[in-house]
Amino acid sequence: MAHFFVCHGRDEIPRWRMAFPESSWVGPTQALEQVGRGDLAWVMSNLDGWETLVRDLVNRGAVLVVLSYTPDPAEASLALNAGARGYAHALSPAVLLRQVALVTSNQGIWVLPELLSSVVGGTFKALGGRARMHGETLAALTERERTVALAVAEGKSNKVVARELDITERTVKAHLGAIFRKLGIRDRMQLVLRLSQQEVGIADHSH
Amino acid sequence: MAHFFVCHGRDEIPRWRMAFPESSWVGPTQALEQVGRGDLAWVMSNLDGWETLVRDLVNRGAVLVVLSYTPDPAEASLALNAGARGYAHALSPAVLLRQVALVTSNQGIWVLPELLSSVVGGTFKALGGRARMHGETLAALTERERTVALAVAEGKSNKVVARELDITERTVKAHLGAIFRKLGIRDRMQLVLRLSQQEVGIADHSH
DNA sequence: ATTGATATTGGACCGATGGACAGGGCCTGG
DNA sequence: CCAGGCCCTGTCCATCGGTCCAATATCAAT
Repeated sequence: MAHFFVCHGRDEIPRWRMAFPESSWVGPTQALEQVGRGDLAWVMSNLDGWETLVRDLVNRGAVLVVLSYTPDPAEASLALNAGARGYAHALSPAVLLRQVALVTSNQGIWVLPELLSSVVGGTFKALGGRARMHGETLAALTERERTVALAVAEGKSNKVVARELDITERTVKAHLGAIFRKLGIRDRMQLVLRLSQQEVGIADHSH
Repeated sequence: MAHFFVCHGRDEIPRWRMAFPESSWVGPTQALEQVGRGDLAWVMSNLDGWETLVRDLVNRGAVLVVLSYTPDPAEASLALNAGARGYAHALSPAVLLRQVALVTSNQGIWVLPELLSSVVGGTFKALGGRARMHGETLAALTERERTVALAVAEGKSNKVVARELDITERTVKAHLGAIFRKLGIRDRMQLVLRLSQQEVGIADHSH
């Protein structure tokens, strides 16, 4: 995973290099050529068309962080809506930049703490607090059954699960039987789909 | 920095302990007594009044992550608005939980990739969106194999797929064999996991 | 003490699954 | 023309998965 700082030539900031000695420094055009899947790109918000650039790089699978000399909530929203995973001050200390890299490269979102409330709060009223159901997908299962269900849902075979839990394969089947019955499903496939939150055509089942 | 899992007594999930062996297990009332500044608290969304609990704990300086059996965007909104820094599936694998802990304890926000788009804005689907993921793994397959793979990944049996595509069950098996070989997986379970989620240890395989 | 839920195991049965081996036709690039 | 990819089909077979028939032991509640 390579690091790219995308900015005007004049804007190279020493502490960036301090934070990531291995990183590359490129302009917008080189960025489009060099940045690829899994790379981490830091894009300055003083570039013309930085939003488009961010979208493009995000679309090709890069992790994007937008850096700004003048952070503000509106710009943060633009950055996040463009697909960026982070928004920070361009002059953040090296240690903070590393923290941002850590967070964003682990599926996290990082925005300046001061801006957090406005960014997060703003996007929420659009959703509207609707009813969320307390589906008892797994809640209806016993402890043991949950354990088995989870193991199976990771793709493990009955035999493997049996070894792991130090029980007989036969017992695993018994638990699975109970699981299927309680959840109203037929096989482990449905279980996986259920646990990965896909809506599965629920079987009618008449027993 | 201590770890606390706040849930019903019945809901203790083995992989939580697997992820954080040192963590404590408490009910809502004990949580209010024991959780303090800098602690990381995981709160189940099936608790009565979890939102209030989250607000209280956040106010005293704790880092909060909400876990749900049935994640959905609306609930994610509630969680983040209550001050939580993370929102994940209660049955997330241990490695993912550690990732969430890493991100949230570093000022980051962590939300289920699938929900990211609805939480943050419009364009986040470019990242964790299902379409992209699919395109990635399915790119190596032929048209027909893709069709079969998707059908199987919906939980359909070979027989059903055969009927739908108007081919022999044998042919479905043949396609599946090619799919498994190309993707380096062993069975349909791995296929479902590959197509429906991200993590999951995939077998290496050398072809 | 009886009942109920939970966890465990046994055997047997049979359909579903996946691999091995072996073909058929079709089409495209060399 | 031929090699190679794609799509289709066949048989054989070992294994896996799910369900039916059980049974035993623990533990909590009635």
